[in-house]
Amino acid sequence: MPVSKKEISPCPIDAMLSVIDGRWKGTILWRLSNGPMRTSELRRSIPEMTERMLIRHLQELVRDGIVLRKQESSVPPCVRYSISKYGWTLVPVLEVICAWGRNHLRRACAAGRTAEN
Amino acid sequence: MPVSKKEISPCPIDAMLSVIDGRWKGTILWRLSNGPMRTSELRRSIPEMTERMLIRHLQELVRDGIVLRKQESSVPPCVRYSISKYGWTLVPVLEVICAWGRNHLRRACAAGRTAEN
DNA sequence: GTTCGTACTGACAAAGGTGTCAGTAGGGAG
DNA sequence: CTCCCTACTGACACCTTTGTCAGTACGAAC
Repeated sequence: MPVSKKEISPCPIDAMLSVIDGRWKGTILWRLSNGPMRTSELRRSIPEMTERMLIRHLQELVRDGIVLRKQESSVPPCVRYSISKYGWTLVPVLEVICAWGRNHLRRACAAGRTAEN
Repeated sequence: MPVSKKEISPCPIDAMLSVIDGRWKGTILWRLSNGPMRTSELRRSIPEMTERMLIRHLQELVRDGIVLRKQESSVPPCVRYSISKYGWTLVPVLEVICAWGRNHLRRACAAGRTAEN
Protein backbone atom coordinates (compact mmCIF):
# COMPACT_ATOMS: atom_id res chain seq x y z
CA MET A 1 0.00 0.00 0.00
CA PRO A 2 2.25 2.78 -1.23
CA VAL A 3 1.25 6.25 -0.21
CA SER A 4 4.42 7.91 0.98
CA LYS A 5 8.14 7.43 0.69
CA LYS A 6 9.01 3.77 1.09
CA GLU A 7 12.23 3.65 3.05
CA ILE A 8 12.99 5.66 6.14
CA SER A 9 15.61 8.22 5.24
CA PRO A 10 18.00 9.38 7.96
CA CYS A 11 17.45 12.97 6.85
CA PRO A 12 15.12 14.68 9.33
CA ILE A 13 13.51 16.83 6.65
CA ASP A 14 12.70 13.77 4.58
CA ALA A 15 11.47 12.01 7.70
CA MET A 16 9.04 14.82 8.44
CA LEU A 17 7.93 15.13 4.83
CA SER A 18 7.27 11.41 4.59
CA VAL A 19 4.73 11.81 7.39
CA ILE A 20 2.95 14.76 5.77
CA ASP A 21 3.38 13.78 2.19
CA GLY A 22 0.45 12.25 0.48
CA ARG A 23 -2.08 13.94 -1.69
CA TRP A 24 -4.72 14.39 1.04
CA LYS A 25 -2.92 14.11 4.35
CA GLY A 26 -2.82 17.82 4.97
CA THR A 27 -6.53 18.15 4.37
CA ILE A 28 -7.34 15.14 6.53
CA LEU A 29 -5.26 16.49 9.40
CA TRP A 30 -6.92 19.86 8.94
CA ARG A 31 -10.37 18.30 9.30
CA LEU A 32 -9.35 16.20 12.27
CA SER A 33 -7.90 19.22 14.05
CA ASN A 34 -11.51 20.27 14.66
CA GLY A 35 -12.17 17.07 16.56
CA PRO A 36 -12.63 13.32 16.00
CA MET A 37 -14.49 12.17 12.93
CA ARG A 38 -15.88 8.97 11.51
CA THR A 39 -14.49 7.53 8.30
CA SER A 40 -17.59 8.34 6.29
CA GLU A 41 -17.80 11.82 7.76
CA LEU A 42 -14.26 12.53 6.66
CA ARG A 43 -14.90 11.14 3.23
CA ARG A 44 -17.99 13.25 2.74
CA SER A 45 -16.20 16.36 3.97
CA ILE A 46 -13.60 16.02 1.20
CA PRO A 47 -15.66 15.11 -1.86
CA GLU A 48 -12.77 15.16 -4.35
CA MET A 49 -11.04 12.41 -2.44
CA THR A 50 -11.98 8.76 -2.88
CA GLU A 51 -12.66 6.43 0.00
CA ARG A 52 -9.70 4.27 -1.01
CA MET A 53 -7.30 7.17 -0.67
CA LEU A 54 -8.81 8.26 2.64
CA ILE A 55 -8.27 4.85 4.12
CA ARG A 56 -4.76 4.45 2.76
CA HIS A 57 -3.77 7.83 4.19
CA LEU A 58 -5.46 7.18 7.50
CA GLN A 59 -3.66 3.88 7.84
CA GLU A 60 -0.34 5.59 7.30
CA LEU A 61 -1.14 8.34 9.74
CA VAL A 62 -2.12 5.73 12.31
CA ARG A 63 1.04 3.78 11.61
CA ASP A 64 3.10 6.94 12.11
CA GLY A 65 1.35 7.58 15.40
CA ILE A 66 -0.19 10.85 14.28
CA VAL A 67 -3.78 9.68 14.29
CA LEU A 68 -5.71 7.42 16.65
CA ARG A 69 -8.24 4.86 15.47
CA LYS A 70 -11.06 3.94 17.81
CA GLN A 71 -13.48 1.24 16.79
CA GLU A 72 -16.79 0.73 18.50
CA SER A 73 -17.72 -2.70 17.29
CA SER A 74 -21.37 -2.03 16.89
CA VAL A 75 -22.99 -3.80 14.03
CA PRO A 76 -22.92 -1.10 11.45
CA PRO A 77 -19.23 -0.62 12.16
CA CYS A 78 -18.32 2.74 13.62
CA VAL A 79 -14.71 3.90 13.54
CA ARG A 80 -13.64 7.24 14.88
CA TYR A 81 -10.35 8.91 14.02
CA SER A 82 -8.67 11.63 16.04
CA ILE A 83 -5.32 13.35 16.28
CA SER A 84 -3.09 11.68 18.86
CA LYS A 85 -1.17 13.49 21.54
CA TYR A 86 1.92 13.01 19.43
CA GLY A 87 0.03 14.20 16.37
CA TRP A 88 -0.65 17.51 18.07
CA THR A 89 3.08 18.22 18.13
CA LEU A 90 2.83 18.27 14.36
CA VAL A 91 0.17 20.94 14.26
CA PRO A 92 2.40 23.94 15.05
CA VAL A 93 4.77 22.76 12.33
CA LEU A 94 1.89 22.63 9.90
CA GLU A 95 0.98 26.14 10.93
CA VAL A 96 4.47 27.41 10.14
CA ILE A 97 4.35 25.66 6.78
CA CYS A 98 0.92 27.05 6.16
CA ALA A 99 1.99 30.60 6.98
CA TRP A 100 4.89 30.46 4.56
CA GLY A 101 2.70 28.86 1.91
CA ARG A 102 0.10 31.57 2.26
CA ASN A 103 2.76 34.20 1.79
CA HIS A 104 4.14 32.28 -1.19
CA LEU A 105 0.74 32.18 -2.82
CA ARG A 106 0.31 35.93 -2.35
CA ARG A 107 3.69 36.47 -3.93
CA ALA A 108 2.91 34.13 -6.81
CA CYS A 109 -0.36 35.90 -7.51
CA ALA A 110 0.78 39.49 -7.09
CA ALA A 111 4.00 39.19 -9.05
CA GLY A 112 3.35 37.70 -12.45
CA ARG A 113 7.05 38.15 -12.83
CA THR A 114 8.13 41.50 -11.41
CA ALA A 115 10.87 41.81 -8.83
CA GLU A 116 12.95 38.74 -8.24
CA ASN A 117 15.68 39.63 -5.78
CA MET B 1 10.35 18.56 -16.84
CA PRO B 2 8.23 17.17 -14.05
CA VAL B 3 9.72 17.35 -10.62
CA SER B 4 7.06 18.64 -8.30
CA LYS B 5 3.32 19.03 -8.19
CA LYS B 6 2.08 20.34 -11.51
CA GLU B 7 -0.76 22.73 -10.79
CA ILE B 8 -0.70 25.43 -8.17
CA SER B 9 -3.08 24.38 -5.45
CA PRO B 10 -4.83 27.09 -3.45
CA CYS B 11 -3.97 25.24 -0.25
CA PRO B 12 -1.07 26.98 1.45
CA ILE B 13 0.36 23.74 2.80
CA ASP B 14 0.39 22.23 -0.67
CA ALA B 15 1.89 25.44 -2.04
CA MET B 16 4.75 25.26 0.40
CA LEU B 17 5.28 21.54 -0.09
CA SER B 18 5.39 21.94 -3.86
CA VAL B 19 8.39 24.22 -3.39
CA ILE B 20 10.26 21.81 -1.11
CA ASP B 21 9.09 18.59 -2.63
CA GLY B 22 11.46 16.81 -4.90
CA ARG B 23 13.78 14.02 -4.03
CA TRP B 24 16.87 16.22 -3.52
CA LYS B 25 15.64 19.73 -2.92
CA GLY B 26 16.12 19.61 0.82
CA THR B 27 19.69 18.43 0.44
CA ILE B 28 20.46 21.01 -2.24
CA LEU B 29 19.10 23.82 -0.11
CA TRP B 30 21.07 22.49 2.83
CA ARG B 31 24.30 22.63 0.85
CA LEU B 32 23.54 26.08 -0.51
CA SER B 33 22.81 27.42 2.95
CA ASN B 34 26.57 27.30 3.52
CA GLY B 35 27.16 29.67 0.63
CA PRO B 36 27.02 29.79 -3.18
CA MET B 37 28.15 26.77 -5.13
CA ARG B 38 28.88 25.81 -8.70
CA THR B 39 26.78 23.18 -10.45
CA SER B 40 29.56 20.62 -10.50
CA GLU B 41 30.47 21.33 -6.89
CA LEU B 42 26.92 20.63 -5.84
CA ARG B 43 26.78 17.51 -7.88
CA ARG B 44 29.96 16.15 -6.40
CA SER B 45 28.83 16.99 -2.89
CA ILE B 46 25.76 14.76 -3.31
CA PRO B 47 27.13 11.68 -5.05
CA GLU B 48 23.90 9.66 -5.00
CA MET B 49 22.18 12.31 -7.07
CA THR B 50 22.55 12.47 -10.82
CA GLU B 51 23.40 15.64 -12.69
CA ARG B 52 20.09 15.51 -14.50
CA MET B 53 18.16 15.60 -11.25
CA LEU B 54 20.34 18.36 -9.82
CA ILE B 55 19.63 20.58 -12.79
CA ARG B 56 15.91 19.84 -12.86
CA HIS B 57 15.61 20.69 -9.18
CA LEU B 58 17.76 23.79 -9.49
CA GLN B 59 15.64 25.04 -12.35
CA GLU B 60 12.52 24.65 -10.27
CA LEU B 61 14.08 26.35 -7.29
CA VAL B 62 15.12 29.23 -9.54
CA ARG B 63 11.66 29.37 -11.07
CA ASP B 64 10.14 29.52 -7.58
CA GLY B 65 12.49 32.36 -6.67
CA ILE B 66 14.23 30.39 -3.93
CA VAL B 67 17.58 30.13 -5.62
CA LEU B 68 19.60 32.57 -7.72
CA ARG B 69 21.56 31.56 -10.81
CA LYS B 70 24.60 33.61 -11.75
CA GLN B 71 26.46 32.81 -14.91
CA GLU B 72 29.94 34.08 -15.58
CA SER B 73 30.24 33.45 -19.29
CA SER B 74 33.82 32.43 -19.25
CA VAL B 75 34.69 29.79 -21.73
CA PRO B 76 34.52 26.75 -19.55
CA PRO B 77 31.08 27.85 -18.41
CA CYS B 78 30.83 28.75 -14.75
CA VAL B 79 27.43 28.94 -13.09
CA ARG B 80 27.04 29.74 -9.45
CA TYR B 81 23.88 29.06 -7.45
CA SER B 82 22.92 30.73 -4.20
CA ILE B 83 19.90 31.11 -1.97
CA SER B 84 17.95 34.27 -2.79
CA LYS B 85 16.75 36.80 -0.26
CA TYR B 86 13.31 35.27 -0.62
CA GLY B 87 14.80 31.82 -0.29
CA TRP B 88 16.19 32.73 3.10
CA THR B 89 12.63 33.17 4.41
CA LEU B 90 12.27 29.46 3.76
CA VAL B 91 15.21 28.47 5.91
CA PRO B 92 13.57 28.96 9.32
CA VAL B 93 10.65 26.89 8.10
CA LEU B 94 13.03 24.14 7.08
CA GLU B 95 14.57 24.34 10.52
CA VAL B 96 11.21 23.80 12.18
CA ILE B 97 10.53 20.87 9.88
CA CYS B 98 13.98 19.51 10.55
CA ALA B 99 13.56 19.76 14.30
CA TRP B 100 10.31 17.85 14.23
CA GLY B 101 11.80 15.30 11.83
CA ARG B 102 14.76 14.75 14.10
CA ASN B 103 12.46 14.12 17.01
CA HIS B 104 10.36 11.80 14.89
CA LEU B 105 13.41 9.76 13.93
CA ARG B 106 14.43 9.44 17.58
CA ARG B 107 10.94 8.26 18.39
CA ALA B 108 10.91 5.81 15.49
CA CYS B 109 14.25 4.35 16.55
CA ALA B 110 13.70 4.23 20.31
CA ALA B 111 10.18 2.82 20.20
CA GLY B 112 10.04 -0.29 18.08
CA ARG B 113 6.44 -0.25 19.09
CA THR B 114 6.03 0.67 22.74
CA ALA B 115 3.80 3.49 23.90
CA GLU B 116 1.51 4.99 21.31
CA ASN B 117 -0.51 7.94 22.51
C1' DG C 1 -35.44 -10.91 0.08
C1' DT C 2 -33.42 -7.07 -2.09
C1' DT C 3 -31.26 -2.83 -1.00
C1' DC C 4 -28.66 0.34 1.95
C1' DG C 5 -24.97 1.69 4.92
C1' DT C 6 -20.56 0.90 7.32
C1' DA C 7 -15.42 0.27 7.00
C1' DC C 8 -12.51 -1.91 4.60
C1' DT C 9 -9.38 -4.98 0.87
C1' DG C 10 -7.41 -6.43 -3.55
C1' DA C 11 -6.38 -6.03 -8.43
C1' DC C 12 -5.38 -3.03 -11.76
C1' DA C 13 -4.75 1.19 -14.81
C1' DA C 14 -3.31 6.01 -15.14
C1' DA C 15 -0.24 9.89 -13.74
C1' DG C 16 3.76 11.78 -12.54
C1' DG C 17 8.46 11.96 -10.50
C1' DT C 18 13.06 9.82 -10.90
C1' DG C 19 16.87 7.79 -13.15
C1' DT C 20 19.71 6.46 -17.37
C1' DC C 21 21.84 7.45 -21.55
C1' DA C 22 23.44 9.93 -25.18
C1' DG C 23 24.43 14.38 -27.17
C1' DT C 24 25.52 19.78 -27.41
C1' DA C 25 29.51 23.85 -27.59
C1' DG C 26 33.95 25.45 -27.08
C1' DG C 27 38.46 26.04 -25.05
C1' DG C 28 42.58 23.63 -22.77
C1' DA C 29 45.67 19.63 -22.13
C1' DG C 30 48.13 15.87 -24.03
C1' DC D 1 43.66 15.40 -33.41
C1' DT D 2 41.50 13.44 -29.67
C1' DC D 3 39.98 13.63 -24.99
C1' DC D 4 38.38 16.17 -20.99
C1' DC D 5 35.76 19.65 -18.67
C1' DT D 6 31.76 22.73 -18.17
C1' DA D 7 26.50 23.28 -17.82
C1' DC D 8 22.80 21.74 -19.89
C1' DT D 9 18.92 19.30 -23.07
C1' DG D 10 16.03 15.56 -24.96
C1' DA D 11 14.25 10.90 -25.29
C1' DC D 12 12.90 7.20 -22.82
C1' DA D 13 12.33 3.43 -19.26
C1' DC D 14 11.11 2.59 -14.45
C1' DC D 15 8.83 2.79 -10.28
C1' DT D 16 5.87 5.00 -6.89
C1' DT D 17 1.72 7.28 -6.01
C1' DT D 18 -3.01 8.08 -7.22
C1' DG D 19 -7.30 6.76 -8.82
C1' DT D 20 -10.98 3.33 -10.43
C1' DC D 21 -13.65 -0.64 -9.81
C1' DA D 22 -15.39 -4.46 -7.83
C1' DG D 23 -16.07 -7.25 -3.74
C1' DT D 24 -16.39 -8.47 1.60
C1' DA D 25 -19.55 -8.94 6.23
C1' DC D 26 -23.49 -8.01 8.72
C1' DG D 27 -27.58 -5.99 10.37
C1' DA D 28 -31.44 -2.81 9.64
C1' DA D 29 -34.93 -0.87 6.73
C1' DC D 30 -38.48 -1.60 3.27
